[in-house]
Amino acid sequence: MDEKVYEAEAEYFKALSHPTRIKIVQYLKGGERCVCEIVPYLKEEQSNVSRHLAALKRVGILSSRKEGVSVYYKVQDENVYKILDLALSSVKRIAREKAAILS
Amino acid sequence: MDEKVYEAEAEYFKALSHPTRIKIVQYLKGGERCVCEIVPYLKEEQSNVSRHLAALKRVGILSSRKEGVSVYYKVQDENVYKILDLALSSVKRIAREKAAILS
DNA sequence: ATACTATATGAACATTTAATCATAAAAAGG
DNA sequence: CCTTTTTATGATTAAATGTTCATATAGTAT
Repeated sequence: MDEKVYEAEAEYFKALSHPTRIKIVQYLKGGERCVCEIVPYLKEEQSNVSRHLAALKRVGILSSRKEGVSVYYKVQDENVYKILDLALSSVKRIAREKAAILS
Repeated sequence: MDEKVYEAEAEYFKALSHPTRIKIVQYLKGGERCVCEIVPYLKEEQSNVSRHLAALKRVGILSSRKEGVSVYYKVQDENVYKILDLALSSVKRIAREKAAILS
């Protein structure tokens, strides 16, 4: 496979490699949300949330639209939920096995 | 969901967020491999490859066993291939859509 | 014991990422 | 026009990451 493809795939995973960004994607499972709803939900700095949203949008996981002064974000890549689910099951299984070894 | 779980999931994605590490996982699709095979395959510094392998092992994606002076790595989390495949299809679709918009 | 091979790790450095504060830009309301 | 609200962005700083070189460690062979 092409080096460029590996790089793009790595960028995609990098966008998901922060707990706040995973939380954002999960929150948007409920559908499109205004930044003015996302910020209070996360209880983090507005500027920080704005940058996390930009990171997810940059790789195409999210998209946004402006309505007046508000900006609405939604999941553009529905595939991401399958990926999050699989990663979660991996993480849980790995943790379970690690616990089993220590017992 | 628990904050700890989001953090563990983020760590998992972080392990996949480097082209060399993705290449390693794909290479190990062929089964267990000695570091002495992985390094020449990647054509990167031995010490660097060693650190990438350690990063993948740390989160449980790979495991290793020692045989004499050699160390063999293999994929411990077979789930990772489903995740890589899904991410690849997302990345391709996103690229296709981006190209379509520009045309 | 010495020398050689395979792998991991410490130290150093450059780059990237995350967080915060302050401010800019755009829209809306008075 | 001035003010307020919402979101994005520049600047700064701290921390994490990736790379390289040199070296340590462990196993094997002579």
